[in-house]
Amino acid sequence: MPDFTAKVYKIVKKIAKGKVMTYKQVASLAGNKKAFRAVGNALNKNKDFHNIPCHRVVRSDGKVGGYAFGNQCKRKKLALEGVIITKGKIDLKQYKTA
DNA sequence: ATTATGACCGAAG
DNA sequence: GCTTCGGCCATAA
Repeated sequence: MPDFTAKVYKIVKKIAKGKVMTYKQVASLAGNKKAFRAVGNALNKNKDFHNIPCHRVVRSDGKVGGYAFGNQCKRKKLALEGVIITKGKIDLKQYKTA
């Protein structure tokens, strides 16, 4: 798989339970802070989704963002891990991984 | 090489 | 607050 995608997976795998990371952050850690779009693209068509907590990746605004299995499924998983979503948004100050 | 796509971001209306 | 637009990037065809 492409190098960039591999980096993205590696980073997303490191996100702790009950925590989230923005696409922007992941892109930055992957080497290109402007590739946040490519990050979402990679996670969308990724085949290792059962090996990666891709539901812990959210938008910079705090919105959940998208999900291959459905937006509601993503929120559900986050809720089960302790992430409370208010008005469809996440409190990044509290859950965002530094 | 060029075009089209997408789980985005930021600014503007 | 929400919608629209332009810009950005990696991937696939």
